[in-house]
Amino acid sequence: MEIPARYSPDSIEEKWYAYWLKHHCFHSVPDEREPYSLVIPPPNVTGVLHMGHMLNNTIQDVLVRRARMMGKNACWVPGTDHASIATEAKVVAKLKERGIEKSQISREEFLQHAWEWRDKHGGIILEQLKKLGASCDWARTRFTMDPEMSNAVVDTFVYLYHKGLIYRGVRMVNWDPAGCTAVSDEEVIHKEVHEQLYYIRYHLSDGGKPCDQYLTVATTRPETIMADVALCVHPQDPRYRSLVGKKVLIPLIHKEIPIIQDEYVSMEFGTGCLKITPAHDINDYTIGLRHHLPVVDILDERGHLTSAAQILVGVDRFAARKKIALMLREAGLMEKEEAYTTQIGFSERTNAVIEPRLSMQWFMKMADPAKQALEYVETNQIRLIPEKFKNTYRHWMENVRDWCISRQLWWGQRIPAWYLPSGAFVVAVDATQALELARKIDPSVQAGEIIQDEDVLDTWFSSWLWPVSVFDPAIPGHPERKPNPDLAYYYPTNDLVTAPEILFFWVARMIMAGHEFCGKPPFKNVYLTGIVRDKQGRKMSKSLGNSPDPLEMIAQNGADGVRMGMLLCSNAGNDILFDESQVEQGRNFCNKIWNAYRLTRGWQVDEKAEQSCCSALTVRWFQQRMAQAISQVDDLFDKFRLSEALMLVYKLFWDDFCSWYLEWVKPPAGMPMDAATYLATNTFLNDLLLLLHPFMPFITEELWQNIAPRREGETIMFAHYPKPNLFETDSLAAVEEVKEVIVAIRTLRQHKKIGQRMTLTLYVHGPFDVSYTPMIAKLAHISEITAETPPNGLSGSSFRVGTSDFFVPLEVATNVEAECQKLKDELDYLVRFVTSVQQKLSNAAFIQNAPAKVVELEHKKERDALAKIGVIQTQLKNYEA
RNA sequence: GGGUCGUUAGCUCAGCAGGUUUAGAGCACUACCUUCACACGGUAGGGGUCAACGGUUCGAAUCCGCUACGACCCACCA
Repeated sequence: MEIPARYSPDSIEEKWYAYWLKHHCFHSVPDEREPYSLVIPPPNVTGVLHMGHMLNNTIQDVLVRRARMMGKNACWVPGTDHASIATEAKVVAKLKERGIEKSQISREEFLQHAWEWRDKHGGIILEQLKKLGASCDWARTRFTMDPEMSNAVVDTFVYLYHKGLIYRGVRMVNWDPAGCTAVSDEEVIHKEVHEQLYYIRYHLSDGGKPCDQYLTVATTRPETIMADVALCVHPQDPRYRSLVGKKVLIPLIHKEIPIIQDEYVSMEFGTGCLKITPAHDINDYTIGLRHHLPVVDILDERGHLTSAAQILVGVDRFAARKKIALMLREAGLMEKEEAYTTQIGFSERTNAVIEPRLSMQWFMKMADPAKQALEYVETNQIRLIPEKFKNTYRHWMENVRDWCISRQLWWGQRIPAWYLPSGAFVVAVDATQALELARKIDPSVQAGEIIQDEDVLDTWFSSWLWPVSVFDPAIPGHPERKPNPDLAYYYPTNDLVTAPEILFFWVARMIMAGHEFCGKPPFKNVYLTGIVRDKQGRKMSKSLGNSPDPLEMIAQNGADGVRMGMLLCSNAGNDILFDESQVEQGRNFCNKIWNAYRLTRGWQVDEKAEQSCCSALTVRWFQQRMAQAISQVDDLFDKFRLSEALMLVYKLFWDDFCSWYLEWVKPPAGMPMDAATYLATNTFLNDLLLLLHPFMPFITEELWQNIAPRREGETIMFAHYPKPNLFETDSLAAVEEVKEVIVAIRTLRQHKKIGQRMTLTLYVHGPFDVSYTPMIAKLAHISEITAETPPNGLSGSSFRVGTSDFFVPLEVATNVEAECQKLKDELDYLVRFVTSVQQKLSNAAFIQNAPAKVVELEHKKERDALAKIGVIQTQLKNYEA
C-alpha cells in the first residue's frame, strides 16, 4: 500500500462532504440532548463568497463542529437575505443591459424579473460555503422572502403598528438619488471630501429691483439657491442688525426673500450669514419650522432640478452646481471661492451622495426597544466579544433615533397599509382584512377602491426577525398561534458570529425583536470578527480588486488549509490583515499531519516485543502533555480565542507530537514496534485528530476513518471530543529539561562539527533525574550518562540545564580563541545580570516591601547566575591550561 | 468637533488585576542537512531600549498624565 508523500485535498474534501450529506450529519431535530444553535448572518441572495464570508463562516463552523463533538445537538441554520436595495439595483442594471428601463415596466413585471434573477443566482453563495466545509443544516435553509418568512414580516408590521410603535409621517430623510429611495441613518456613510465654499452676493431688494447694497453668503451648494426662502443672521451680529427684516433677491432668479435672525447661526463661520433652504438641509428645515417659512423643493427623486428651480430644469444637481457657479461669476455675484473640506453622507449601497429630502415615510419608534436591548448587554445576558464594543453599543442605544423603515423599492415585503379614497389608511395583514377595517371608516368603500402602499420595508425589518423566524415563521400578531417545538428547543441561540459594522443595523435590532416576540434575547454571545483587509491595510473589496478569489484559494490549498490561514490571523474584533502565506502555512500543516499518519501507518507491530524504557517514558509524558493541552484549548474556547486555540493545537501536533514524541518512539528503520507503544500512538493520533477536527474537518475525517476500522455512516463529526484530565506539571517540567539537554548536545555537535553517528558520554552533576537517560540517549546519541566526576585533564565541553552541570568529553580540535571569546561574552553578560540582581537585593526598600516569594526569586536568579558563572570560569581555565 | 480602541521582533499577534519573562509565539530570515514520514521537511541560530516624554512605585510593556501616529464610531456650523 503506497501512500503519497503529499496530501492532496481535492478529491478527499469532495468525498467527505458528500458522505456527510448522505448521512445527514448536519441535520438536527429537537431531542433530549442539550441544544447548541447558531444562525448564519444571511448573505445577500445574489452575492458571491468573499473573504469576509470565509472568515465568518469558518468561525461558525469551528464552533458548531466542536459543540457537536461535545455531545450537543448542534444546529447551524443557513439562509440568504433578499437585500432589497442591493438586489434591486442589480436587477435594474441587468434590465438596462437588455434595454429595459424599470420605469417602463410594471411592478409585477419587474418582480418577475427579480425572481428569475434570484432563481438563477440565488443560493450560489450557499453552494460555495459547502466547499469550505460548512456544516449547515441545509434542510433548514431559509430565505428572507420565502412566503412564510414574508408573512412573519407583515405580521410584525401590523402587530407593531397596532401597538403604537410604527407611525407614518413627513420627515426629512436620507434620500438616495441613485436608488431613488429613502435609507436609514445607519445606511449613510460619512466621508471627508474636498469641496468649494462659494461666497455669493445677495443684493437687497428695492421693490423687486436690486440695490447696490448686498450680503454675502457662504455655501457649498450654490445649486440650491433657488430653493432659498430666507437669509439668516445671528441676532447679536452687529454687521447685520440693521438689515434684519429687509428683503434680498435670490441671484439669477431675482426672487425676493426676507432676512431673518436666529441664534443657530454662527457669527464666526463664513460671513455669518446663512441661506435658509428648508427642503434641502435638515438644519434649515428646523429653522424654517421655527420661523414658519415655506418649503421650496427644487430637486426630484433622482436629484435633478425641477421646474420649481425656474432655471436649469432637468439638470443633475452636480452639473447644476458647476453651471450656477459659472452663471454667478458671469453675473458678478461670486465674491470668492475657496477650497473647503467637509463631511458628506454617501449611500452605503449605491455610493450616491445622500440628499436630505422631505418625504412621507414609515417609522418605528426606537426609544423603548433600545432601552431593553441595552440592558441585556449591560447586564451581560448578552456578551459582546470583544468587550470593547459595549461602549459603542451603549452610545448608539442611548442616542437612537426612530427607524425609517419604508423604502421606495419594489423588491421586498410591501408595506401592509391600504389607502382609502379619502386619504385615510388602514393597516392589515391582507387586502381582505384591510377592506373590513376600511369599511369601519367608510362603509361604502369597495374592494377596488383601497390601494396598497407602494413602498416596501427595509431589508433589516425582515432580518431582525431572523433568529426567531428561521425556527418559527409564525411569529407575533397571532395570539392564538400554536407552540412551536423548534423555537422552544433552539431559541435562544447560543452564539452569533458577525461583523462589527452591522452591530447596530442588525444585532441590536435582533435583540429588540427577540425581546419583543420571545421575551428573551436571541443569543448569548456575539462574536464580532474584524474586517478582512489586505497587507496594505485596505479593506478587501471587489472594486479595489484586492480580494483573492476564495474558491481559487481552496482549489489551490484545500479548504482545511484556507480555514487555518483565515483562523490564524483572526483575533476577535481586530481587523484581519490577510496574507495568503498564512494559507500556505495551513497547507503545509495538512501535509505534516498527513506524513505523521504515513509514518505510523508504516510501522510493523511485534506482539512479543517489550516496550522500551524510552518509549514507556515518552508515552507517559505525552499523556500528561495531551491532558494539559486539552484543558488549555477548552479555556481558550471559553474565551473565544480561536486563533490561539488553533495555534496551540498546531504546536502540540507539530512540535510535541511530531518533533519529540514520534522521534522518541520511532523504531529503527525496518524494525517492528511493541504493541503497547503502537496502541498508545494510535490513541494519541486519534485524540489529536479530534482536537483538530473543528478547525480542519476534511483531513481529520480522512485520517480518522483510516486509523481504525469504521462502520458505514460513522464519522469523526460525532466522535467524542477529548475531555480534560488532571496532569502533573512536575513530570512535564522534567521532560522540558530533558529536551533542553538534547538541544544542548545537538548544538554542541553542530558547533564542534561532530557527526550524529558518533556516540558520546555525558557526565552530569546536580539534581537532574537520570531516570530520563533513555530519552536523552535516543535523540542525542549518548552511550551513557554517569554521575561520576570526569577524570582530571579530560578535554571536552560543559553546559548547564536548570541547576545541573553537564560535561561531554571531546577529543576534537577546537578553535580555542573563538571559543574563549564566546565564553567571555557570555560571562560578561552574566556578570552584568548578577550585578543588577544584587543591586535589587541590596535595596532595603525592596526587601521590605516586595513579597517574600519575589525576593526569593531574585535570590534564586542570583544563585543560578553565579553557578553559571562558575561553570564558564572553569571552562575558561581549562582552555587556558 | 466629540468618543472608543490601538501603537510589543521584518510581518501577524500574545503578554497588560505591576514582581517566576534577563519580554514570548507563529511566519519570514540565516547556517548546516537531500538521514530510511514529511524540503509543503529536519537541526541549530540571529532578531525587540515593549511609539515618545513625564509621573506613581522598592519595582512599569503592564497603572496615571501628556504628545505623536493609526483605525473605527458618533455629530446638523452652512
